[in-house]
Amino acid sequence: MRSPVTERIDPRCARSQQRVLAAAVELLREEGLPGLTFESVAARSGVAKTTIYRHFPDRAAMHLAAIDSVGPDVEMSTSNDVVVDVVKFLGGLNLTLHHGAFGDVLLTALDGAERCERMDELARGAADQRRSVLSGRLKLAQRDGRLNAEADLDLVCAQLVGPIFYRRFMSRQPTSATFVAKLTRQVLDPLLRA
Amino acid sequence: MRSPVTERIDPRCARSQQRVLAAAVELLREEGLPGLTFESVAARSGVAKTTIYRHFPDRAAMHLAAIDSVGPDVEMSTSNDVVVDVVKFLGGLNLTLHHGAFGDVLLTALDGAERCERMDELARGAADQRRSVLSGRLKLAQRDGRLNAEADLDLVCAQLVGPIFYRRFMSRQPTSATFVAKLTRQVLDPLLRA
DNA sequence: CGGTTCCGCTACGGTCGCGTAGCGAAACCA
DNA sequence: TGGTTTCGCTACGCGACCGTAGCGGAACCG
Repeated sequence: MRSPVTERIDPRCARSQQRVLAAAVELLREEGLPGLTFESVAARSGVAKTTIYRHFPDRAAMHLAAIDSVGPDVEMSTSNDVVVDVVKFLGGLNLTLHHGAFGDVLLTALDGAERCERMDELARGAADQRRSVLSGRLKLAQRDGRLNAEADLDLVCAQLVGPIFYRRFMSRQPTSATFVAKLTRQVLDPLLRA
Repeated sequence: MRSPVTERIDPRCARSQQRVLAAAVELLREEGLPGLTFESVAARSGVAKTTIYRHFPDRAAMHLAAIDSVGPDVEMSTSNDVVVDVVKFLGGLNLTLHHGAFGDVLLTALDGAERCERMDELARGAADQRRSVLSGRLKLAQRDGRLNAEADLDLVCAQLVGPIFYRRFMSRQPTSATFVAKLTRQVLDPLLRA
């Protein structure tokens, strides 16, 4: 029985888990969800199948953990200028979606969320968190009197973040830093004061 | 050899194809891409496996055809009021994404597009078409002098369509007709003249 | 209406992926 | 350091899925 206090972790366990998740992410990038099988992950990671079964009850759990392992942490700066902060925030999001594993496997997660309760929670949670960070910065600007206090922040967030996702996944267009900047000003300018 | 002129189609062929595509869509909705196999489609549709192989060389082709079969036709009205037309357009898109098969299987297509050339073309084409319809209506408004002629239509389209997709697939929030209307006015108002 | 073509079905062998049993070894505990 | 726990591996049976061969019959052609 694992001690609930010291929370000690068997080093073998951690090592295997890392290898498994890394392999799972690779496979998801290369072949999508159908390519994520216990067999393929075992072969790719060098970890035995039974070990993987000990860690993950089924493929959904493995998928979930793999997605969770590449979830980027969202950061928000708080300078004097809201616009600058938002541009930086959206620019970071844009880069994250276009380079690196997260953007490559996100659709497998969202598709999974259509049919899997747990994956749905994960997706919702991640989106909520990102939106609340952005929303928090906008609220701050409202308190400073810089942003119109009547602005519907839920709408504004969707206006800012939506197009970035849209261009990456739906229209599949490249999105430059210039676009991000123009978008931000287009959305925020009508709401700015002073 | 099928006559290239009369383009006659064997009724058996058409019937089977319809059944197969319907079953494929059902399976995609229920189980996602991993659930779309020749075996499962054959069982569900009642059409023999070999027949399916005659129509589709591999699963990707079958997937592609299934997606294509539920692609909605985009319509745009041209009343005197751009805003009304755009609200109607976005409202229709919103309904399409939230009810019916298209919204349920779109993510499997977009995920497939990440790894499949043909699916990528299909996805891009569909998005381009939708955007060009919307863009066309906005251009008309520009010619009428109702919309600012310097507006970047590519940006405006992303601002209008992006949030709808974002809320359906990323943040997974319900989206009301009120939201659509507010969004449209928020985006277009600063660009309107007279 | 007789000949030809193409469609659709049954049947089959081969491969892949699933999930488990049983054993050696590493990590913890006193 | 000796005993216990838990991890990780090899090996295996089972079912699902793949892809094809061969035949009967429906749809076209003259």
